[in-house]
Amino acid sequence: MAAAAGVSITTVSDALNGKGRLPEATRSHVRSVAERLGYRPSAAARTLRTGKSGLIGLTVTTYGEEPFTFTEFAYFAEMARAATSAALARGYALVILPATSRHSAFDIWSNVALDGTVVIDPSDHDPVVTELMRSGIPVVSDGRPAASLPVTAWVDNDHEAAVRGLLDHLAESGARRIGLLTGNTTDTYTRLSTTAYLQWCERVGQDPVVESYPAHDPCAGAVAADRLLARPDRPDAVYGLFDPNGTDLLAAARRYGLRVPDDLLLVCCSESTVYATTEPPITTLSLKPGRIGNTVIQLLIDAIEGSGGGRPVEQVMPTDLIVRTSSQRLPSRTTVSAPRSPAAD
Amino acid sequence: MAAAAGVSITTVSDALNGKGRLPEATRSHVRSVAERLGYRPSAAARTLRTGKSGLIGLTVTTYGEEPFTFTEFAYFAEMARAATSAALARGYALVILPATSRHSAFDIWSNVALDGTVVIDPSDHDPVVTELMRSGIPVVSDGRPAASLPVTAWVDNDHEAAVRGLLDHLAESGARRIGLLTGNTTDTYTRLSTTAYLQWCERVGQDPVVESYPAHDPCAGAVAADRLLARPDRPDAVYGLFDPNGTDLLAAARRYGLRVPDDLLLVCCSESTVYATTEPPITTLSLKPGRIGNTVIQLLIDAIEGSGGGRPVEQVMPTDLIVRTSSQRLPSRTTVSAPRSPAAD
DNA sequence: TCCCGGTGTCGTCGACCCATCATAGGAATG
DNA sequence: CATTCCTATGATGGGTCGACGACACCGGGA
Repeated sequence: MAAAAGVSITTVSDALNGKGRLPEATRSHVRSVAERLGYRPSAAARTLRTGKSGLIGLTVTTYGEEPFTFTEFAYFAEMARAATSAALARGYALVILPATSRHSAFDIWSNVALDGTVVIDPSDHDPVVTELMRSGIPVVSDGRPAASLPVTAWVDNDHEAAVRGLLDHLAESGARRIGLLTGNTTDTYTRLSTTAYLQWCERVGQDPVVESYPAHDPCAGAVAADRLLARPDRPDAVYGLFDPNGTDLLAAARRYGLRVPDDLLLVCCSESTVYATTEPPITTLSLKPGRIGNTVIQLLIDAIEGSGGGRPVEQVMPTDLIVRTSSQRLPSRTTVSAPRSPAAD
Repeated sequence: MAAAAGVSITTVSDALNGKGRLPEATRSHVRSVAERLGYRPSAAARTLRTGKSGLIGLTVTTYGEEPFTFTEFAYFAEMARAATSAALARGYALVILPATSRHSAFDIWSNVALDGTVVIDPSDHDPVVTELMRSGIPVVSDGRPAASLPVTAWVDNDHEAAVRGLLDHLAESGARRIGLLTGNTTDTYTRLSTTAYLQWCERVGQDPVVESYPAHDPCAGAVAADRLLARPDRPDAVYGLFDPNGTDLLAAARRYGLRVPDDLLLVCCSESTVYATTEPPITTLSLKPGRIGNTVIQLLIDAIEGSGGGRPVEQVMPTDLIVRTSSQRLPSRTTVSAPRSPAAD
């Protein structure tokens, strides 16, 4: 390449990277020769020399057997999409990597040169995260990490505020006894949300009505929904913490002959758009994964490039309650929901 | 590192990689020192020297503004998940890269050292693909590429057979006039499916009833569905080529007071699970994206490692018709729906 | 018994991968 | 001769690979 253009290797490098002080003539000449030859500088060599690969790892904690769940849940999917997009805008690409597992996926981690890593819902003592931080590779977490887990920065929703707001909304719609469908896992999201619920109950003087189940068991949710509505102290409103809870609760309500929203108000936390078209449409709490994904990437790249000195390392983002029919008992002819609902009673 | 263990750099390399001929004592000694120091060989240096990065590019052709759609459609999402998983199993990781766009995303492509690339639904003259192939980097395509687009290998469904089978199924269920909701784009999937439909019509002597619309316009689908059912020669069965067609057609049928499946049989091509719980459940044609994703990766890695000499470069995979209520008019209490393959593929 | 080539095992050397960066060098100019 | 301005030189990053050197042990011939 250098020979073809009749200049030195350095000149080629400088010309292509816009560095050094070269006359425009040389620069464009080198560029045209490179173009003609289809020459591309070796990414590997550049990475070796500069120490920057332009690659960011992305990993999602998984529960089941499959090593990857980043497409299975709408939250992860949208978060990953936004993150990929934001990274691209700043010249980085995302590498999908497996969360730690017993199969020791370490090798694959050390086989790729990363400038930084995004971790979604890290487990409390993720060895990969520890290892990366020890190596000086910044890690930004989506979801508040355990205190024992060192990360460069993290982003999370204000789950407490979200739950409080949503419970207030239900109460305003006339709910007297609000139930909670939650997980029996100890992850931060579940813990914070449940605590916020209990505190809210205490404040307004309501006895908590809680059913919990192993959140990663797809069938257990339906059973727990059923249990909740079968209780003697049956709630007249329910908040489901997980994505499938909406349909599960709707099905359970149908089984018990409860009309939504007349007999039962419903809200669930979900990013899925199907709840806009269920019968009736269900009010959802959106965690705004897109915004989170974008923020996580900005924080991470700032850390990588050392350009975000002043930015906070802990960022709490607001959520968004999308109010639909299922949580509005009052006249509510002001329904701003789907204009085309076939008005089936 | 080499100094700490009291051996040469080469010995460290050999010990850690299990190469060379070293006594077990030396090997384990080096390993323990490396462990203690937390030493990891530089991925960049290894890549530079060996020419292998262990990285595979993944890109999805996009239509809209957003540079990434790999999570938006169930097909892409599942395909990507399976591919990631399969790659991991063989020691590779996937890098998400943008499809070519006017914003010239070339730079990001040449900034990462790839061993190979998976392209989902490549456009007819994708310059990135051409460039990669010219550089000797294997490219495997999901979806039959245009003849002008050179790829190492491709995998696709047998769309013609799928359409024939599904039309036969509808006819067996009593359909007299089957309509088609299709796209007016020229991509291979649409073209093959539409042609197969027309040929089938000719064979059985039915006049084609076709409505087409720009498939990437989310609203146009509903309108086209409406148009189809408003025609004077209204079909008594419809096949929708795209994922949202099922709900669109269902909604349209409701507006016209058509009962499904009594007045209208419905099938659509989709990977979405929501069609199992619609009212009524809708028969879907699954393209088995998981199986495709896995196959694509196997072919690609075989090409990279030069180990798949005998394997065909063009692989056509069967589809799966998941029969549900919407396409069974007769007594049909004998629901013979697909025996629920545990998605092992 | 002594010396020497033969055989084999371990471990090290040096080249190499290919850009990038700091600095030295050379030409043109004042 | 000093100053600019441009370009070449050489070191550098950190492994990997082919080839060679060091060393121990063996048996055979002198």
